[in-house]
Amino acid sequence: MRSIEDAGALDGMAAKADHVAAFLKGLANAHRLLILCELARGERSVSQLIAATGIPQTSMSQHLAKLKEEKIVSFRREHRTLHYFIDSEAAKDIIAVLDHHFCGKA
Amino acid sequence: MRSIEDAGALDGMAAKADHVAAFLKGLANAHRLLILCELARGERSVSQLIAATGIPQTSMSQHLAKLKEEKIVSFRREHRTLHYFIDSEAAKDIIAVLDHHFCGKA
DNA sequence: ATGTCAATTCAGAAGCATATAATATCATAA
DNA sequence: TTATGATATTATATGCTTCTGAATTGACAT
Repeated sequence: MRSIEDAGALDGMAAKADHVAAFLKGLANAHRLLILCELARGERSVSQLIAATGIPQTSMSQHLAKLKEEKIVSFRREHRTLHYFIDSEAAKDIIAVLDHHFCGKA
Repeated sequence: MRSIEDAGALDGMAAKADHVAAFLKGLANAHRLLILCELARGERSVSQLIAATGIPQTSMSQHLAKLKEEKIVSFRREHRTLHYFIDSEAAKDIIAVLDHHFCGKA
């Protein structure tokens, strides 16, 4: 696939379209939205996320890996347990917009 | 600005995760972001979009089809020419957020 | 009717994303 | 040191996305 940069002299978002698209792809999955939905309420361990969403453990790990890769979430370790949290202002803002438009909030 | 905790429980989003994910997938592509970037400045014909972005004609049609499918854009016909425009407040808001966070706009 | 312009649709190939199962790691407790 | 609990990694199969090229439609002018 040809890179977007080959398109020529485009400004602003255009020059960063690949990066922004990758970020959006991090959010564009129903399971990951559920995870972020839960994390929007506060920090959660992986086990808590599994309990809250019903997503299988292996799958959860992979989704969290993708979210980490896109710098959407981070975690801190406490003993054997990893506590994840949303670590992207952009993601928080997007979630707020989605909430507003699709979940009937004011 | 409203914090993510203030945004609420996001309970509604869980039930709509598939739909919201499909909407986000409509945006989550570098070429489609370029198209929307251009449309954010106003209505454009397909030819104008091709000229502005360098995306090949067949590919452009397919991307526009996907954006229509997700109700992100609509068009009006004028003679042989189709004029596209962004027809989703949610998409406009998302683009504004992306612009703010990734393109250094206010 | 025929040609032409503007755009879409179709069909195939290549690459990407996701789920599942099995295995591995890492920290701690016994 | 061995066992256990919490999570991550690897492998693989299946389906989805996107690109390209060829063919098609639809609107207009001649």
